[in-house]
This record gives sequence, structure tokens and C-alpha cells, in this order.
Amino acid sequence: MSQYKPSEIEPKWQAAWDDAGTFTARRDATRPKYYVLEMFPYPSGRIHMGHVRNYTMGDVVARYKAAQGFSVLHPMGWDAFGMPAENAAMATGVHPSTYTYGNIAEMRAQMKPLGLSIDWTREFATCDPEYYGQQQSMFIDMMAAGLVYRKAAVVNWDPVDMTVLANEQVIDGKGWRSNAAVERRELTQWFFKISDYSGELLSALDGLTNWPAKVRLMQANWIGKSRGLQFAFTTTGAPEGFDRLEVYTTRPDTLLGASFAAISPDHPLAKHLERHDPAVAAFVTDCRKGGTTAEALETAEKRGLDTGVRVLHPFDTSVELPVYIANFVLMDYGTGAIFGCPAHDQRDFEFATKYGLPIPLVFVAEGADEAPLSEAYVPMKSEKVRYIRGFTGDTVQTGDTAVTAAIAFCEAAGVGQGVTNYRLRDWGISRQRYWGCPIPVIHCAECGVVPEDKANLPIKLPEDVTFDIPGNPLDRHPTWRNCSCPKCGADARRETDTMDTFVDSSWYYARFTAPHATTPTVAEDAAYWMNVDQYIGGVEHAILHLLYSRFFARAMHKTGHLPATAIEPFNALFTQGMVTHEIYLTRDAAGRPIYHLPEEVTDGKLANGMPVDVIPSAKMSKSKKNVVDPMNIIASFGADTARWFMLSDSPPERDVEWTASGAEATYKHLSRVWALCSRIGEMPGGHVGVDDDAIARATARAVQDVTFGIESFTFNKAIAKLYEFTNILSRSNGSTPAMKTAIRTLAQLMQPMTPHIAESIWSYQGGSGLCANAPWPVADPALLASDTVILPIQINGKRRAEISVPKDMSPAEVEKLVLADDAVIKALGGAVPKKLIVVPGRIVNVVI
RNA sequence: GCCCAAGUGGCGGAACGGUAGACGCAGGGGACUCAAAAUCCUCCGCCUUAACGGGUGUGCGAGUUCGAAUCUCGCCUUGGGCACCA
Repeated sequence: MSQYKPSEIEPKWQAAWDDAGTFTARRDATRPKYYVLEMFPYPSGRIHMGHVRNYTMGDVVARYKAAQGFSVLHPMGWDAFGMPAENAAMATGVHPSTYTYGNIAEMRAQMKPLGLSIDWTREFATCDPEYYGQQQSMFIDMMAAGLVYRKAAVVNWDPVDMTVLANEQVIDGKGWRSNAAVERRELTQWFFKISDYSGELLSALDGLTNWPAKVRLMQANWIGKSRGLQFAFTTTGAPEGFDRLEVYTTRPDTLLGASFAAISPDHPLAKHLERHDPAVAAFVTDCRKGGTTAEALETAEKRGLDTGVRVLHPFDTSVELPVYIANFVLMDYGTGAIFGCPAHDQRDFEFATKYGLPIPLVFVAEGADEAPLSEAYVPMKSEKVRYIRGFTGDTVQTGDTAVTAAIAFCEAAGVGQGVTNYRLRDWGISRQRYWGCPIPVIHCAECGVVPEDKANLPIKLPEDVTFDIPGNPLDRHPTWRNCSCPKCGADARRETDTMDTFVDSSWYYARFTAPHATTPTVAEDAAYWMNVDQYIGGVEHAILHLLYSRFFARAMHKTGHLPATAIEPFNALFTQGMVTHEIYLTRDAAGRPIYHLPEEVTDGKLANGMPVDVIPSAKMSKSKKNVVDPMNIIASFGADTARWFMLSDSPPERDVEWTASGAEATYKHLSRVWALCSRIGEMPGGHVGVDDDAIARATARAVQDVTFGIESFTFNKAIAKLYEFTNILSRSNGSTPAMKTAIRTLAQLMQPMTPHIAESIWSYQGGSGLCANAPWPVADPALLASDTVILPIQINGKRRAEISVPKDMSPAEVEKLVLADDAVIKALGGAVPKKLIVVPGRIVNVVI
């Protein structure tokens, strides 16, 4: 072995794996299967360090499980529909399809040099008609199963470009191109009935024990189960047909603190008044300004308009409350109408203060007196409070018991009923865009909305489209919309909405089990490969993508495309952190920031000597120029260095900072391993060393620790142990066979992280076959045991001494030794310790 | 605004409630070299001490415990998500 040259060995081993078909997944009834999946990428055209980190983690698991004897499925595909391709089309005129497939080719070419153990024969893109045609087929099945419907829903409307905008295209309430104030507008759109599964998606979270607790919690909060009271106010002065106003509240115990009622600007009553009252129309129109995000709605200034309508308090009809239209009441949640209890809700408090409404207290802190409030008093529901305007239950009780009692009281009194509500809304999948999966539905004047005949699938996107004017090219295409009704044969029009790209990513994991089948899935393949045993991706997908996938798997089961065992498709989930880098900044004459790429900066200075400001690490982004191109790293140090460094410095779930010094250090380490391998290879066969026993013990410990590190997803610790083992080995004087055995084991332990150098060492040191196919080493328990332990002695919790004792010495004997210790005798000064705590094998604490 | 998470040396990070700082980076000292780079050896939280040692220390403030980076409560800061970015 001459010198460590990654550029020579890496292509060589990649070719060897290819030739041997090492990573082709095969259904094998004789072996247990393991399905590793990383969230598939959007084909932006360039891979970035975040991809390297994500796919390296998955690769470690895939290679480790393969070495453990599993039949591994580790596929790769492309989340290829979406807005960037249309944006590129608008900017440069290139067709979204050309753009996307070009990007895929480039990214694939950049990913292959990483040496990932991917089965590339299963690759597909969601924009392949072969894929989205099967998606259309499932959509039709879901329609038949009652999981799809249409209703009106609001979108961001750009009144200048006359087009629908995505949330990210709305900047400070303005359209990104037109700069016009965005409005909320209602359109009839397609929905999946995810709300049918609200309760199940929530309760099934308990079974996902190998998911991060925080993801489960975020999903639970997102589904947002609440128990409350729904009841109707009787109205006075309301238009005909609005003599009752249904409201929902999670705090019925505060009913006697009500000082107003409020309805959403989108409430039917508001819409009715809008048509008859110019003041209401003006106010409601004003409320519809701005984007549709929850953030925009909730941070907007709270405003209301008194409708003149009054409602009677259900407990005391002599009390009349005004009904406001309020911009912070959401039509999507509950009934779109609330009663305001300003004393115990901050939004209501601000509203009441602004409009001079009374703020009656319902309860005060236990032991406190009634006093005017400067802000809403909102204690935890689990906290006991003293009710001043309670109407049922004890005077002093928790909010929780008061709510339960209030619901029971109201039900008995005939005022409304207890209702379980979910915050989760149905999934709106309509997109008024070109580059997505066409919704396979036809609008017929006679038959109404009719699903396309499955024989006509896939409904392909037309090629001849342009993006020179805003709006959906499908909508203005001269012929694509024209079709005949599958039911009656009359001339009809095709649906021009395409599907949310989250639909594409909600079932790709299932498609990988039979990627080119003529049905969405194949029962035998799905049965063998599902579920995904380990899913890995960014925490930014913790809610939407994962929740939609969980829903879709259930829908696929209901429509016969997945077995019942696959309704929770991801057995284990790991969410990895981002890759960050420092930001380098100078300013121009006008004080505007100019960002500089890392390679332009040396020792805090530009090439011309100008010093840069260093801004602490942030997610790599093109606009901040704090990006490191993995291709450059591979060119200078090799893929093994990039892979190792991405795993080494931080725990996988946390952000990792890319540093040039860290990458260099990794390269130096791999070079040292290479040099060590050379040295061992050149040892005379008969060399006799003195450290063979210690080497065997260190090897066993390394096997144990690295295995544990991989199993527990603490790759940084596995790598620390590999450093330790390498350091021990390079300082050891062992006999030739002992050294060879040890370094072969080192190669095997490194193989999941740095597969190329591992293969080189393995073959050079006489390993048989490919290292990637070698069975994972097992530690000999006898070599892990140790006879004595060092026991620290604490005096009053501070370490003062230590003793070495046999591992299994009884606590009583340890006590004797401790009391005979010089430091302990000195500290006691002849007194008897108050307490003596012996934690066997761990520590001793003497309390004086 | 709402939901979630994270804060430990100069830096990235270790630490079943049990010796805080494994491992790596940066830095100091030394060897090799005419010299430098590379490589190897060695030291390295802070204060104090000639040394042994002592004090102090895990964002801030309380609490539980023989013992808290770890558990509880309250704050501060930073990051992620908020339904049409993927």
C-alpha cells in the first residue's frame, strides 16, 4: 500500500460493488428483511451537505444491517413535482420537464460518488407518468371509498396577476411578483377526508415507540383534540334564518364571564350581512386582505365590527351580548363563532379593552381576592382556582373538573351538548398549477363530477405549454381540457387542478417495494418489504409529511393497496439536524451586506486583505453564501472524509457545523489509518509482540461500543470509539497475526461510515470477499469483563479519594475499606458518619 | 401570536441521578529538520499554589436528593413548525 488516494480507490470499489450487484434488494424468504429509507430529495440540481448527512446516516444503518445478515432495501427516488420547476420556466423559458429531468441526472451523478449502498434499479421520479398514473388510479379508488370531496376553501389571491399564490409567494401580505396586496378568496377545491381519521391518527401515536417523543407531541398538538360544549345562542335583531347562533367553547365553565359573541368574517351570518350592509361589506373585505397563514391571521391586529345583532345569555335571558364580526375568529375551527370571555382569554381581553366591553371575572387564584385585571388571567386547567361566577361544582376546583361539571350541567339543563373537536382540518390538495399530478376527474354538464376511466390513465400533462403569463397553463390550454364524459360520452371538460406535492410523497415508500408494477403496489412485495424499518429525514417534516403519509397508508389499506399491518408505514423514525456554517460578511459603501463564500475567506480575511465579519453558524443557504459544495470536498478529500466528518462532530439529531479544519482533521485521520495498515502489512510474519492480550481486549471493546453507537443512532460516539481504537492500535506492539486481525476488525467497524477505505484495508489484509459482505464482528464477552473497579469516594457529595476494589466486593466490605481510607479518617476527625452510601461498582458517598 | 426543541472549556461535543469535560478541533511546550510543512511525544475549564493541593464551574433563579449537566417550577436566549416551499 503506497499512499492514501481516495480519488483512486473510491471509483474502484464503487465499480466492484456495482459489478457484484451488492446492493440490489431481493425478496429472500430465508432472511429477515430490513427497509431503510431516507426522505427523498427534491431535485434542485445540486446536492448539498444536508443530503450528504442524511444519506450517510441511512447508509450506515443499511450497511450495518446488511452485515448483520438482513436482506436490505435501500432505495432512492425524486420528489420531482413542485413550484421551483415552474419558477425556472418563468425565469428562463426551460420546460419544467426538461428542467426537472436534467436536474435529476445531475444530482444522481453527484450522489453516486458518495458510495451509498443504494439499489438504483428501483429509482423513480414522482413526475414519471408511470408513477403519477398509479397515483391517479388510487385517487379514483379513494373517491369510490368516500375519502375525497369538494368544498369551498380560501386561497391567497393576487389581484394583479390574477393567480393563486403559495404562502411562500406572499411576502408581508404582498404578491412576490406583482407586489400587490394579497386577498383571501374562496375557490371550490378538492379535499381528502383526513378528519375521518383524526381520533385514530392521534391514538395510534402511542404505538410509535420508536419515533422521537417530540414528533409525536407535535403531531398530537397538531391534531388538537379538545372536549368542549357546543350550544346555540338565541339571537335578537338577526336576519331571517339566523335566529340561533351555534358556538363552540372549550371553557364552558366561564359562561358567566361572557361579555360578547364574535363570528368569523367567513361565517354565514357575516356573509349574509355583507350582502345587505355596506359597512359590514367594507369591514369584511378589509378582513380578507392579507395571506391565509395562521401566523398572518393571529398576529394581525385584533379588530371587530358590531353587527347590531344581539344574543341572549343561555342562563339569563335578560342579559344581552353584542355580536361582533372579528378578524381573529377562524371559520375552520369549531363553528366559526365564539363567546368572548375577556377575563380569561388574552385575545378576548384585548378585544374587550379596545371596544370598551365589560370584563367580568369568573374565578380568581385560590386565596386571592377579586381585583381588576391588567391582563387576562389564564392559569393551567390543572390548577385549582376559586370560582366567583361559577354555576356548578365546588367553589374551589381545577379548571378541568369545572369544565367537565359545566358540560354535564349544560346537557342536563338542555343548553347544548358536550362535543369532542379536532383542530385537524381536511387536507386540501387542489393546486392551480401545471407541474403536479393532474386530478383524474371530468366535469360533465349532464353527469356532474365524474372520475376518469382507469383505462385512460395516466392522464399525462400536456407538453406544449408556456409560462410567460401568470396562472395555470392547463386552464388556458386550447385542447387538453377537452374530453368526453366517461359516463355518458358527451363533450366534457377535464379538471385542471393538480395535486399537492405532499400527495406524491405520501406513498412513495410503498411504491419502492414494486417500483415499476402496473398497479400502485404488488401484494407480495408490499407484504415482504413493508414497513419501513428505519425512516430518516429532517425534523421540518415532523408534522405535515409524516401525518399525511400516515393517513395515506390507511387510505391505501382501505382501498386494497396495502396490508393492514402497513397502516403505520414507518416503524422507526429518526430526525436529523441541519448542516450549518459560519457566515462571512463585508459591507459596501452604502452599508449593504455583501456575503462571501467560505473558500474566499482565509484567516478571517479576503484575498485582498479585507477583514470579514463572522456571523455565527446558520443553515447553509445560497443567499448567505455559507455553502460548502460536497463535490469540492469529494474532489479534495474523497467521499469517505465527507461521510466521516458528517457523522463525527455532533449527535445526529442536532445541527452540525461544517468546518474546514474538521474536514482536514478527518482526512488526516483516515491517512493515519492507511499508514497504520501499511505498517502492519509490512511487519515480518514472525514478529512477536507483548500487547496481544490488550489488543484483543481493545478490539472486543471497540466492537461492543461501535455496535452500540450504531444501534442507538449515536454515530458521533461510535466514531469517538473508532478514534480510540485506532490510537490504541497504532501505539501497540502486537504480534503480526494479532495486529492483522485487529485492523481487519477496524476495517469492518469503519465500513458503514467509510466503505471505500474499509474495502482497501480489508482486501490488503487478506479479508475474504468484499468487506461490505462480511458478517458483522461479535465481541467475546470474556474479553469485555474486568476484575477490579475504581470506586470514587465522595465526602458530602464532593470527590475526595478513590479506591480500587474487586468488581463484586460486597457493600459491607467496601464500607470497611472506605472507613479505613486516610482522606475519610481525616475528614471524620474521629466522628461517626451520619450516612454511608455505597452504590456497588459506581461510587461511595460519606455524609458527615 | 400558537406549538416544539436546544443551551456544558477558545470551538464541536462526552457523561444508566453517581469522578463533569470521553473523542475531535484550535492553542502551548518538546522531538525530528539547515529551516518550514508533514509526522511523532506532551500539556491544556477558570481562579489560586513552587508543588501536593484547595476553591469554583454545565444559560439565569428557586426546589427535590446523601448526590443534579441530568428531575420539578419560573425566567432568558437561540433554532424548527404553523396546513399552497419541499
